[in-house]
Amino acid sequence: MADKGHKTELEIFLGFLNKRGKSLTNQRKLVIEQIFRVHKHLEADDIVQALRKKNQRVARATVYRTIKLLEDCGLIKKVDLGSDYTYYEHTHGHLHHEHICCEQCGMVEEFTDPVLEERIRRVAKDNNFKLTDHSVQIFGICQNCM
Amino acid sequence: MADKGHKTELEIFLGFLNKRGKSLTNQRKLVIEQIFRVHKHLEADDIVQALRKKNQRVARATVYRTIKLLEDCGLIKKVDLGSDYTYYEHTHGHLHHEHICCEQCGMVEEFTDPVLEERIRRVAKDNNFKLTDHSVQIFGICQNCM
DNA sequence: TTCGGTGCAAACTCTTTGCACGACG
DNA sequence: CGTCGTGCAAAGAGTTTGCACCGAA
Repeated sequence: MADKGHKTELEIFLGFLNKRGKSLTNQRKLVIEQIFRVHKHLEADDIVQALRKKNQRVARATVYRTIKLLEDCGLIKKVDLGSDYTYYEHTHGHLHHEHICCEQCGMVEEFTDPVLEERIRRVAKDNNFKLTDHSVQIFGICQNCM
Repeated sequence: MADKGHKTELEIFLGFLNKRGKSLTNQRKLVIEQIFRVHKHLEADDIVQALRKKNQRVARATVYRTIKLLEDCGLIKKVDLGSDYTYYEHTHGHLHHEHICCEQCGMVEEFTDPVLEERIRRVAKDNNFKLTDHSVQIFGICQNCM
């Protein structure tokens, strides 16, 4: 019980699937493993490609279906970084964070900032909103590119 | 000259087109008028539909092409509000602002917050980024929906 | 046997592009 | 004329769905 909140992604996913009367198939396992192996913002097709490279063929459709399940159980989240693709990032085990993106090289860093968060809570309150989520993107040119 | 900076969108667009050796056709005029008539986040297809209702038929492709021009000259900007569509909003004559969205009814309000802006400048600096742009989205439940 | 799950291909949605025609200097 | 712009339809890109087969309880 001391381990509450320390479940692995796989365990969480398994619990979620069980609750829905679904099972952790090999394909789903491959997809989730691939997603959580790489700590990076990823696009649906990246997963298909990465798995294909290892000769672990999972149908495109299955990847999409699994992604949807992972979204449903809150393990991953869509992020928009101005690009034209739909990116995902893992949420489990990671504090809420924002993104700072280099418009030149495309590099994305994550950061957290308590002051920013507090201010956002404040704005929500001032607007009579019950805050559920927020996101901040900063765009600029990184040190390397300057 | 006292009017510098008070040009209408149409004038700005016209200037932009001239600079590129392009002209303000009737279709382009219809599209830009439609876009700036409604102060609301809009999607490409909304424009096609709205014009069609007034029997002002402009081909879908032309709308897309005009939108691209308007983006190029900075009159409109893509915004991502978590939806699956590509929305645009006008930037001319509007201060930079952020969005606070109700996840229940989809209502979107705009706000500005100097403290937030200042903090973002600070974060960029701390990360050695030359700041070029930023965006903040707050999601929650609005007063009406509660 | 019964379902859920998978793979494949077709369908769908939004957007872009190729092409021929039309407008305008 | 020569070019730019338009409309149309086809092509693309990413994602979803219908359907037949497969596989575990």
